[in-house]
Amino acid sequence: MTLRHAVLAALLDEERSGYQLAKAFDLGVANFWYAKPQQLYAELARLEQGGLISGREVVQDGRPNKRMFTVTGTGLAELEKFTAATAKPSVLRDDLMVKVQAADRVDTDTLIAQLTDRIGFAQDKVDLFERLLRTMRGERAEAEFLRHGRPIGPYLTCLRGLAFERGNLDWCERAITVLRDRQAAADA
Amino acid sequence: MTLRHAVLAALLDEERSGYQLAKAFDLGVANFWYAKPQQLYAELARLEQGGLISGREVVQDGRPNKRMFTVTGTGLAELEKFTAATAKPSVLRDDLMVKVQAADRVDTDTLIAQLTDRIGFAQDKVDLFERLLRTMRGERAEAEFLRHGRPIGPYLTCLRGLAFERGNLDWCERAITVLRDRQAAADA
DNA sequence: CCTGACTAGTCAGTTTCTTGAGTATCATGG
DNA sequence: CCATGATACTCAAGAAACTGACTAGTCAGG
Repeated sequence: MTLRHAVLAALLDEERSGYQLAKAFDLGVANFWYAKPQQLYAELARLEQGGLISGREVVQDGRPNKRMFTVTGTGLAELEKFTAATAKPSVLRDDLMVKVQAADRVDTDTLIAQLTDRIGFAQDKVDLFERLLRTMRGERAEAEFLRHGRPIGPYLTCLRGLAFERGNLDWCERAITVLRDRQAAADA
Repeated sequence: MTLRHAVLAALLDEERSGYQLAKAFDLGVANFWYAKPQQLYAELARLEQGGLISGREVVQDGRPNKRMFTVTGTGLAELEKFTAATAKPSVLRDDLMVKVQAADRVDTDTLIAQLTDRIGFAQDKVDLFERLLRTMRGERAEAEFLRHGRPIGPYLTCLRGLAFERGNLDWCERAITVLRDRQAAADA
């Protein structure tokens, strides 16, 4: 039941529509949680029913109407409760790790191709997160922003996302080097 | 359907029982995938039915009998196919990230307490992974092992696990520092 | 002697997540 | 002028994961 709280957290800063949330929780962007649009719309419906968020219809011309949501007092209380509860620590769960785990018995070139793909993806995310951080802190230096800037929550989670993708990048590069070296040694 | 392949990958090096796998895929240990025992036993049954692994009964005295599993040729072929298929990139999905995302509106001390808990957990995993790596490479220096040691797959995934937990550790420490500084600034 | 932990699993039920398709309108590019 | 692609969602079905309880024997500690 964390999607619930992830949605609440995402709506804290400002009113957002389901569609906007769907963009923010997208695979290519997600910096603190990931979910499909269908999940989000379902969750928004449940949250509204429970009174944790409230929605208002915005009539637009030139495009479909939308519903904008804000967190209610009850919703904020729920988030506070969630924050106080002990979190189960997250673990890595990554297809690529499974493939590398099998490195000894699986075709090396195939594996290197996968690692190379991942480098591309990780690099894109690194770039994205760096842009995002710059946008958030604006003119200020990072130390300045960290001390007084707002909102600080999204900035901190974005920092984690950045470090994570850099970690992926470094690891993929290292793994490729190792696999190539071994391949060369085996061929010799 | 990656649990399937994670199990195959875990059985590659040596024959293992469901119970051993359950230990290996445990929250406190998992270095490349996480799953509950019930999931594993169910998956093992399916894999055996499909002929991807084969099990043999081992009669023990003093403790319950167990079934040891090994990957068949069909199983290895399936892993090979999986390796060649494009993997969906993993994203972070962590309760703690959600809590930090809400940092601006949620009690700071509560949040710091959560971050501190996580530091403890992450430190334990860092220690565990470092021990594991030492065990795997034995007497050899790391560069030596990376070039010729076997199995290399588990070593590489363990390296990723280690870097990930170090990342958690650093981020939690940084977040705590930032939150405390801001708290001090706000009180002044 | 009893409790709790370890080995080695199984069963049932629910929640959560993913897949895939569908609706409808408007703006943009070739 | 026609095809994308963006905006803004909805519905249904299936796969994967999680929760919680239960069996049953062994061994060590208090």
